[in-house]
Amino acid sequence: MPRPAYHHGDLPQQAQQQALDILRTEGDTAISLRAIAKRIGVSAPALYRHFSDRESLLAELAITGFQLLRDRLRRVDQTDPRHALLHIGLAYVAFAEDEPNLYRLMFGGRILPKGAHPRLDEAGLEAFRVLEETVAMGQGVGYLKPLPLPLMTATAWSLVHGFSELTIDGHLPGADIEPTLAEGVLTLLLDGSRNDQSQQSPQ
Amino acid sequence: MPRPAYHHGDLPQQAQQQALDILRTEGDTAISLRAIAKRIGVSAPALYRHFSDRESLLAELAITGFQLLRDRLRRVDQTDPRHALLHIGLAYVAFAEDEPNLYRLMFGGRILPKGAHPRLDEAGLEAFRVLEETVAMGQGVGYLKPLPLPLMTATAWSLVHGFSELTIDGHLPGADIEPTLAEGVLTLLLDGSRNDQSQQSPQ
DNA sequence: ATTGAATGTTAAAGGTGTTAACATAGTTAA
DNA sequence: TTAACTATGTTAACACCTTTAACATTCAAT
Repeated sequence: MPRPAYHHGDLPQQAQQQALDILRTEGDTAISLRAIAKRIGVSAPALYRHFSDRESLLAELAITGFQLLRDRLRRVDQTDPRHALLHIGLAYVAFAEDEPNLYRLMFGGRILPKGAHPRLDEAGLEAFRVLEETVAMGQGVGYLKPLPLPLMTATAWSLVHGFSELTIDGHLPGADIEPTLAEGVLTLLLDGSRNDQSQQSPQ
Repeated sequence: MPRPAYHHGDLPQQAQQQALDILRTEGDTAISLRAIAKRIGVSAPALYRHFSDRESLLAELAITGFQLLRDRLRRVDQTDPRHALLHIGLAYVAFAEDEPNLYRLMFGGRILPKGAHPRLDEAGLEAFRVLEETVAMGQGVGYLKPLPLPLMTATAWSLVHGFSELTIDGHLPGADIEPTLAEGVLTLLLDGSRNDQSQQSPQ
């Protein structure tokens, strides 16, 4: 079976890979169907056999991004609630810092509007659930205040998402100077969200 | 002085106004120099006499956005620290909800990279300072924990920014159902950040 | 009044997503 | 085996975009 000249094999996956590569190195605005096609050695309209349009291709990219994020959050050790909550936050921020362009694509909003790509929304939910379950666990063992779960998850998610975005966009100058800013921010919320015992920040 | 036919008067301001109008109604991707020029009744290259390129025009838009945000935050009553902190957060979120497309442009990151437009960075800083001063005031009167100011402001800003983005992008479904979610999220952080007295959320 | 700077104009280059029409490779069925 | 069908590639073309170049008009100042 010599190399097929006309039919290509797995153009969809190659296209995604090249798009991800462009995204990482040059940002999402540099992702053009022509550029992807040229890298693969194929004509641009060929991509339309596998993606209905450019936005759908970006949506696939964002989906794999959410899967990467979800896997990363799942790897956090869940034995101790405090450790789990802190490190799931740190893992979240670390992902955004490692993949800033991908993170922006996932949460950009303007490019991939919520509701337009059901599988993307589902992938986002799956990542969110890891965070939600960890918060629920923290409440279940009595470590966190017994406030409504949606309220606590919204707060936690807002904090890590906001910190991630502000950091990768360079709005928090302390992020470079002080490598523990993320930990400090997370600890501040965490200590304030504890049940029973009077507030205390260890150390 | 009858209406000048060739020279236009104040093309820069009209261009900004039309761009803002397009941004609000159709999103930033719909902002094209051609569309702006057509609305005004002028040729597209004419805009290059007043803006070095498309990105600079968007930067001007973002600058006025930061001024609007700053003014809104300044209007918050600063007599009581708790009231001030809560309502500056609510005002921040309300701005993002009222101007989602403008807010995304201001904080998009991908379109207007930090450092490329000094006046834009300065405008952003001015808005941030209002938040920072309020937090400092809260610490000054002993209402908030005496943690480092950069840490507390980073936390507060992360929370309001994250909540705003997640809300306007539709990731927090409770935002519609429960109009007090913003207040709950802010109160959770606020109560956890209080000094001395044991945590309590006032009914 | 003439010169020069501002501010408009049209023409054109080069990039983009996307569709249409056509060509070829692989698969299934007569 | 050959015919038909489907999948997947091709080139050509359209409409739109930003941006530059070359030219025209208006205004301000010597």
